[in-house]
Amino acid sequence: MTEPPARPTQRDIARRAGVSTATVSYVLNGRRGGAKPPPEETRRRVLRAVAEVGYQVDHAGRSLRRRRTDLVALMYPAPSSPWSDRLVEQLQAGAAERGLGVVALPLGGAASGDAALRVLRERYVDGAVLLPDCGVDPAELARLAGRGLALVVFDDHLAPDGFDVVRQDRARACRAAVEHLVNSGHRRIAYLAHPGEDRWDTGRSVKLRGHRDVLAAHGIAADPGLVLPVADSRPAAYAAVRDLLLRPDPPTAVLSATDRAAIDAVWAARDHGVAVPEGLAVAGIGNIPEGLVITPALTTVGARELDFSREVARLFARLDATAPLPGEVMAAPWELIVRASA
Amino acid sequence: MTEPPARPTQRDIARRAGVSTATVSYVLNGRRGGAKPPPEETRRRVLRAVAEVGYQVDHAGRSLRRRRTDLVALMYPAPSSPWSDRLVEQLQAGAAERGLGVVALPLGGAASGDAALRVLRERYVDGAVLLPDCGVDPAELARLAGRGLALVVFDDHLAPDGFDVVRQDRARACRAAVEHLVNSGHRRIAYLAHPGEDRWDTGRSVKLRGHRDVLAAHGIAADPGLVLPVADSRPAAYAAVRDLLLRPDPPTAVLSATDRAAIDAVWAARDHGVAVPEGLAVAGIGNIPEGLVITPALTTVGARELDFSREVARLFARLDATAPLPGEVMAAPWELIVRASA
DNA sequence: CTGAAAGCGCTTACAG
DNA sequence: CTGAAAGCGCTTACAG
Repeated sequence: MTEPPARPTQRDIARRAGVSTATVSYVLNGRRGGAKPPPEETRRRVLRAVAEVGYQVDHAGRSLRRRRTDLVALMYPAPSSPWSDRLVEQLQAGAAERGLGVVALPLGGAASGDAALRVLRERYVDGAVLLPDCGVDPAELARLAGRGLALVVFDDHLAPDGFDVVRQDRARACRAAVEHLVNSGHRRIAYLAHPGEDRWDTGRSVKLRGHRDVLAAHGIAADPGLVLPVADSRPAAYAAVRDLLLRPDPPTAVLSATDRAAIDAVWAARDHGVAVPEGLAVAGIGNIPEGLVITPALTTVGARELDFSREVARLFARLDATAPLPGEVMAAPWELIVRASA
Repeated sequence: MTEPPARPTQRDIARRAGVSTATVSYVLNGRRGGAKPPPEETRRRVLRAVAEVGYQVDHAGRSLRRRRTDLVALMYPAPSSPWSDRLVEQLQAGAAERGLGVVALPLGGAASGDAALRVLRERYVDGAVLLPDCGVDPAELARLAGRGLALVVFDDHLAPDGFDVVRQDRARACRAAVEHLVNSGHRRIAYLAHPGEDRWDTGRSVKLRGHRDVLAAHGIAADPGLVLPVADSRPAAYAAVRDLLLRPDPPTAVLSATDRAAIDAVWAARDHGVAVPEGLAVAGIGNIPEGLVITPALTTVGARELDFSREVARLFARLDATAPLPGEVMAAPWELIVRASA
C-alpha cells in the first residue's frame, strides 16, 4: 500500500472507500433537504477510510464553496485586559453552541492594525466584535458591513450603518469622575494618560478630555506637569506617582486612564507613607475586578458588571439572520463607581 | 449604471476594466517568473475599477489556490498574560514584514480547546506557536506537523517530531523555588494552585508537584489545608491568604502558581500587618514585570527576559523553508530569581 | 440511492 | 502582451 498523501482530500477518501466524492461529503456533513443519508454500510466504509488516512476537511475549499468561514473575531487594542478576556470567553461559549471558532485580534503597533483589518476585509471571518478604540475608519466599517460582515462595534459617537454600535458614554462617566474629585475639594489633580493620548484624534481621547474640560469648567488652570503618559505600564505608573509625591507641590488627587495604573498609584502612595484617600485621592477608569482587592477599594468609572452577553447575542443574531439586520444602538453606559480610594 | 455587487470579484473588475481576470490578478499581485507586468495604461484601468467598486481579494479563493493562508496563530491557556501579550506583539512584528496576519487563540473552557484546535486542523492558519499547557495531544501535534503546519511548541517533555519544542525546564525551576524556601528555614509553606491543578495530568501540574516533591524530599508532611486553588483569581488569592494568616497555625511562606496571586499575597500580608518576608515569605512563578513594582520586590521563577525572538524567528524559518525542517529542541530555561519577598 | 458535474474566487502555466 | 483554461478542495442541485 502506498503512503497516504501528506494532506489527503475527499478524492482520496472516495477512491479508498470506492465511492464518489459526493458520497464522502454527504457522510461527513449529512444531507440537506430531507433526503436520506447514505446507508450504514457506505457510511462505515467512508468513515474507516477517513480514520485510516486521518482526513481533515480543508477550510479553504469548504469556505469557498459555502461562502462562510465559521469563524468570528474579537478586535481590541493591546494589551489584553479583563474585558477582552471576558468577551473572548463569552464569544467562545456562544460560538461553541454553533460550531464556530473564535480568534482574538489584539491591535499592537501601527502595522498590526492594518494586518488585523485585513483579516476582516479579506473575509477570514464571518463577523467581529470591536472593543473601544480600535481606530477603524467609520467608512471602512460601513463598507465591511455592506459586504455582509456581521459587526458589533463599541463606540460612543459612531452612527450604526449596517452594523451595531454599543454606546458606553465614556466621556460623561469620565467627566463625572473628575467632577467627583473637584467636588471633594481637589484642585491639583494629576492625570495618568495613555502614552500619546494627547495626540490621538478627539474621539479616542475621551479620558484626557474629561480631565481637561472639567478642570477648565471649574476655572482650574491646566498644569502640563500633572499629565503623565504612564497609564499602560505598571512600573512606569508607580515611579511617576512616587516622583509626583516627592515634589514640593504634590497633587492631592490622581485620575488614571487605567485601573491598573491607578492601583499602582495607590501602592506608590502607601509605600511612601501617604494615606489614600486622605493624602492622595486615587480614581481609575475601567472597573476591573482587581480594583476591589486593594485597600482602599478603588473608586473608578466603568461598566458595573463584566458581562457582554447582550453584545455577544447580538453578533450571533446577525450571523444567524437570513436577511441583513438594520444597525442598532445598544446602551451599556459606564458609571461612576465611588468606593474608598477617592 | 447598475449597483456594484455586494462582494465584487475579479470577474467584475475584469468586465469593468475590459480585461481578463488573469490581467486583474497580475495587476494586483505582480507577475511571477520575471515576466513583464501589465503596461501602465492597463494597470490604471484595473486599479480604477478596483477603487470604484471597492474590491477586496477573497481569502478563501486565494488561499485555496495558493495553498497557504498567510495567517499564523498563537495558542495559549486563558487568561492572557504579559507573556501572551508579548509573544503576540513579537509575532506581529515578524508577520508584518512578511505580509502575514496574526490571530490569538486563547484556550478557555473545555469546548474552546476543541474549537481552537479545529483552527489548526482545518488549516485556517499556516503555523502556530503553542505556549505551555495548551494540552494538545502529542500525536495530534505530530500529525499536524506531518501535514505541513509550522509548529513551535513550548513543552518540557515532548520530543520534537516535525515540530520544534521549547524547553523551559519549569519543574526544575519550581523545585528550586521550594528548595529556596525550605533552605530559608520554612516548614509550613502554602501553595496557591491553579484551580483543578491537582486533577491535571502530571505533565501540566509541574508547579504543584514541585511543591509536593521537595517538601517530601525534606521529610515535611504535606498539609492539604495549605494548598488553595486560588492562583487564577486575584480577589480569591487575596482572601485566601488573609484567611491563612488569621489561622492559629499560619504558614510562614507562600508559593504561588502565578505571580499575580503572589502579589495579592503580599498585599494581603501587608494589609494585615504581617511583614514580608519576615512574617510571611512570598514567592511567585512566572516573572511578570509587575513583580518588580511591589514592595518588597517579588521573588519568583521564570524566564529572565520577556523575549521570544528566537522562538518567533524559528516559526518564520519554518514557514519560509522550502523543504520540511527537522524538529529541534530549543532551550529557554526558567530560573529562580531571588528578590526581596522571599 | 449514487455519481457526474458545476461552480465558489482565485492564480498561473500556457497558447496565441 | 493578453486571455482562455485548468484546477486548488469542497458542496449540492440534478440526472440517472
